[in-house]
Amino acid sequence: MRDLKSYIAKRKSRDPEFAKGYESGYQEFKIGVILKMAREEAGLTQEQLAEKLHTKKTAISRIENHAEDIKLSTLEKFAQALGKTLRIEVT
Amino acid sequence: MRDLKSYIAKRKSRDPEFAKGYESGYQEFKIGVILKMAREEAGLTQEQLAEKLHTKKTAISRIENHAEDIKLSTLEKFAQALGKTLRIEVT
DNA sequence: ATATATATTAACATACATGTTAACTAAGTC
DNA sequence: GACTTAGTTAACATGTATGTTAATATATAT
Repeated sequence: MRDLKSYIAKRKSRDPEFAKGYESGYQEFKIGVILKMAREEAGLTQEQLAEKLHTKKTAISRIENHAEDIKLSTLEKFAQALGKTLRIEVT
Repeated sequence: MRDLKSYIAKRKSRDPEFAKGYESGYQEFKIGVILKMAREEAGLTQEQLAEKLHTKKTAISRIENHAEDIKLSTLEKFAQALGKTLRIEVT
């Protein structure tokens, strides 16, 4: 998986629910995809990230795939554990 | 209250808890402040905003002042009701 | 093909964000 | 003074994100 678009295209084809949600523009889906990419970019497995966050790999998988929503604090911790910065703007 | 800095300065002086939280850099505090400013910028009372979000003014007040955390979806709805755009970046 | 590592999903428990009501303060109007 | 409007806070109810375990799937090797 190299970039967002190709991943989305690939996943849409085999996951009708994902395609539906994504196309309706729900933030939640995109966040999961973005976080998954960020993790892979950081070269971490779900289990390695889970350890840093003092949680389990299943929680990571859920966030990356199924989660309908996410808390800001979780997003922040997730980003920090990956050595990334979370930016929020209301413009 | 004209800008973020003056509001924070003012509030810090009479609210030790707020000052502590803000200076320790917790996102949650900033988000409340930002949302409050965004609402006032939009010229809405808490009650008016609450109606748009199908909730109560007390919920708005809590988010702007006390809330320890917030869901991404809530942030998104809040911003949209104010005619603003929510941007999230992980960089 | 069979191991091994990695990821996904379902189910249930727990923590906590949000919904809601009621009581209260502060400030402005009369 | 009483009256309204805006905002705050506490308390409890409810919904849902997250914690956690177990089972299953899917890679990736050897």
